[in-house]
Amino acid sequence: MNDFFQKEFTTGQFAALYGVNKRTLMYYDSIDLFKPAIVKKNGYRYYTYGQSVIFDVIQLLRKLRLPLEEIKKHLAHCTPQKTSTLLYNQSQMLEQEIAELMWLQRVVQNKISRMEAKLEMDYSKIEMIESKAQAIVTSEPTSEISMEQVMKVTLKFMRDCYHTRTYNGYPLGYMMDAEKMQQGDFSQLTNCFYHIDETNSEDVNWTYKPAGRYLVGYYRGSWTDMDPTLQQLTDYANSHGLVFTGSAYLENILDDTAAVEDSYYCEAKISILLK
Amino acid sequence: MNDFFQKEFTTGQFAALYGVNKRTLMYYDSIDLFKPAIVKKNGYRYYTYGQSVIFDVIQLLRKLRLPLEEIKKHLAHCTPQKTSTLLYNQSQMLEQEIAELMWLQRVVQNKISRMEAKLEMDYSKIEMIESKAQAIVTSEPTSEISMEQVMKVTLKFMRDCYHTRTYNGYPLGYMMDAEKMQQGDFSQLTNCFYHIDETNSEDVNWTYKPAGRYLVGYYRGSWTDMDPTLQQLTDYANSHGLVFTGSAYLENILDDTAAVEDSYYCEAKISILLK
DNA sequence: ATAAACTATACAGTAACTGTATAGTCAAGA
DNA sequence: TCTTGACTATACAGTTACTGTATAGTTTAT
Repeated sequence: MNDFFQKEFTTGQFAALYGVNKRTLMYYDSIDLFKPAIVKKNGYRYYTYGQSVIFDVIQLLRKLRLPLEEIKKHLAHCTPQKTSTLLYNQSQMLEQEIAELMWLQRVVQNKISRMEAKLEMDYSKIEMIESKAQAIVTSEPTSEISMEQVMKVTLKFMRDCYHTRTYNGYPLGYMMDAEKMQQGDFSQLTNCFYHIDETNSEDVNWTYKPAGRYLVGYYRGSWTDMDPTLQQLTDYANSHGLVFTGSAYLENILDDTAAVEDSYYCEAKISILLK
Repeated sequence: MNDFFQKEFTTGQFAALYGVNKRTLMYYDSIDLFKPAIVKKNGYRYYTYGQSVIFDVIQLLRKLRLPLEEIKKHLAHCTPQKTSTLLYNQSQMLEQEIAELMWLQRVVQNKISRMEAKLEMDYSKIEMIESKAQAIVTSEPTSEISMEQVMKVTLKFMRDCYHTRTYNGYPLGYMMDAEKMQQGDFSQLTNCFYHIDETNSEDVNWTYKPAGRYLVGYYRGSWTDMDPTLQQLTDYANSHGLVFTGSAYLENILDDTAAVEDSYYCEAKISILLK
């Protein structure tokens, strides 16, 4: 009457039924996770329909990233209570993983769109742009002269933004005291910053790069050699009667993922808030 | 001037800076993925700040599930164009994975809530319930007598629902011709079905278990031995002048994940639509 | 000078398979 | 009955991306 339930499948047949490799079935047999219903005297393994439920469970728990060893334990003595706890834990884990992947997705998407935007840029001209406020996060102040200190703050900031998922794929920038800059002092980096997406950063302390008129110029070359360009911008401002205020924003345009050959080379956009 | 950029870190220090195992750095060195800036004559490796950009890129691509071998190739000759393509591909992959994990999350959540609901059930009584319409997907018809055929259709249906992610974590059920049932013929399984969440199944051909009055009973025991219970329900109906119509729904209550010991044991809810 | 704390290398082990070589088995057709 | 092709089993090795460990050498602090 229930012969169909006991109908025998060879390893290859059962594997095909589930779209898995038959070596996997043999492996599961060898680690005592899932054994054939019968092994005949010629050594051939035979599986039955009746075992498909268990195999389904194994497949599901596997997808839930539960190690085979844990699955084995679970199958050995599973109560509804234990199952419930197990599922709950795995579901918590899933949530974490989904959150991380969605963040990664944001990061990648932003990198891609920035790389596309970069194609239509004119590096040579100095221009004046009316800009809307843009959301940014800023680091703690980079204390004065020591470049070592700047580097430390930078790394810490990057690590923090990475871990809190504040980082959204936009390149790093530095802020500079704009008034000092206009006096020819290009050493006053006040802090670093990242652009962020306002929408995905509720739980972070972010601020705005203020709306207003900006003097904007571009630079490419070794980032140790940017001063002449900053001088040009200052000269331009002085000869046109423009007054700097607040901060200058030096932001990388090149994405790190794309430009690794020479770690000194950079392409930067420099925007200085005007009074 | 840029000495800070060349500041040397030992393996341990650099590893600590990034929160990775220092053996990992050695491993990356050994496979020529990421080598120290200098190796001194005592064999000690030294890394610098200048290398951190590359290391960041490696970490990111790693998170994007890119194999180390691919990362190596990418670093060796990366152009903005190639990077763009690479990121695009990985982002496609991410999307797939996110979709899968979110589906899994739904499945698990539904399993959990069903298991909780199950705790408050009374198995002994036969009752009449006014039920709202419920979304279900149905299999192709299970052709007549052959149980083998039923099993085949069932497995195919389950696999399909799994692959199309129509499966939402609810247990499998079978539908039976209710009029035949009232005549004492319990062999007419017409097809199998799954409950589904209406909200997540736009692209699937689903129908409704119709709204209406249902006669509801429960069963527990070997699922090969359900006929007496079906008979009881029929008797109850006949003695109360109730008329079956449409389909009877035999649905598993036990979640497979929780009950694996005996693949014959089942707990089922039987609901039959009344005229 | 010595001990603690580091460094390097070589070797082995992990998880969850997957591939391959070899040998045995089975079902169908000539 | 023989043979052929398609299967099966086992043993062994290989995969990826590390990680652990034993041993030996080096640096740093006291």
